[in-house]
Amino acid sequence: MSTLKSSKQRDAVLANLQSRYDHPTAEDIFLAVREVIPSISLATVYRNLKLLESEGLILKIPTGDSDRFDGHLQSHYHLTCLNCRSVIDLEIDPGVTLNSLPRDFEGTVTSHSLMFYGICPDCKNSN
Amino acid sequence: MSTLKSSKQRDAVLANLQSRYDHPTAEDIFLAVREVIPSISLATVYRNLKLLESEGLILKIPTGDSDRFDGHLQSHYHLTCLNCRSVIDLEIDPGVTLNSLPRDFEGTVTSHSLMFYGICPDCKNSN
DNA sequence: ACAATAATGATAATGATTATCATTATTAAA
DNA sequence: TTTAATAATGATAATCATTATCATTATTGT
Repeated sequence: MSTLKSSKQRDAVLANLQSRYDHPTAEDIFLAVREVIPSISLATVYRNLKLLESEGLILKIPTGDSDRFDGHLQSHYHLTCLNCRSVIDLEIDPGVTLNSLPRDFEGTVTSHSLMFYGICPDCKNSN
Repeated sequence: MSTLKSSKQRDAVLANLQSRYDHPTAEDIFLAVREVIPSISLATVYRNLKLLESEGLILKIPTGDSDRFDGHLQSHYHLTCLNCRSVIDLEIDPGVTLNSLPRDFEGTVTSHSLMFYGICPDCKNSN
């Protein structure tokens, strides 16, 4: 198995992601990091985002169009604005129930989707 | 604006989606409907899935890879199996709280993601 | 310094989805 | 029931996000 080697490109991608609170696409990050490392390639950004995600250092947010990324592991809940397509953080009391999920905050919530990740019964039994 | 016209292809796509409880991709649906309408095109399946979703008759589930579709509007919660990549329904008591979300059922739940859809404060205020 | 190899930049390839366009099917009205 | 208008289709090209390839460069432990 391969051992990680450090690189300033990877560090810069992670630092950028941890410095911002929007939820940028790979392209967004590429444009931002290029200000610091003009030679960086888009492929390198994608590569490192994948790596950082598998290391558990960042979060990938699938959205139907381009994936978004989040450098902050604590706040798990997001709102996708159906108007401007931005993704923002949503602070929620973890004691809230599914049938009382936020309908009203500074904006408006019209729906939500909840996805669980794990092992399905079939896979669990065939081991 | 255009008025909807009926088509047997669209009916067949919807019927197929409502008859099954897995969460097929557009390709899966194409293969199934082709058994009934051999001449149907993959583009027609995509077209009608998009149309049916915008009509609110079906649900699109973004997953990071190919989108999945759901013909059943009631059951909102899903589990993505990290092993076989299948998406299955998960029945959850709506009175359950976020910090007591299912960790154990017939399978295993390791994490979850909750996405809200609506209008962000910025867009709401600029109207 | 050196050897081993991970990371890079450039770019080609892939895979999913959407757009185009000539043809066909559906609809409402004459 | 023809007809005119136009939505839907099938075939396929185009697009867009992401991944793979590959020759070169950078990092690491010795």
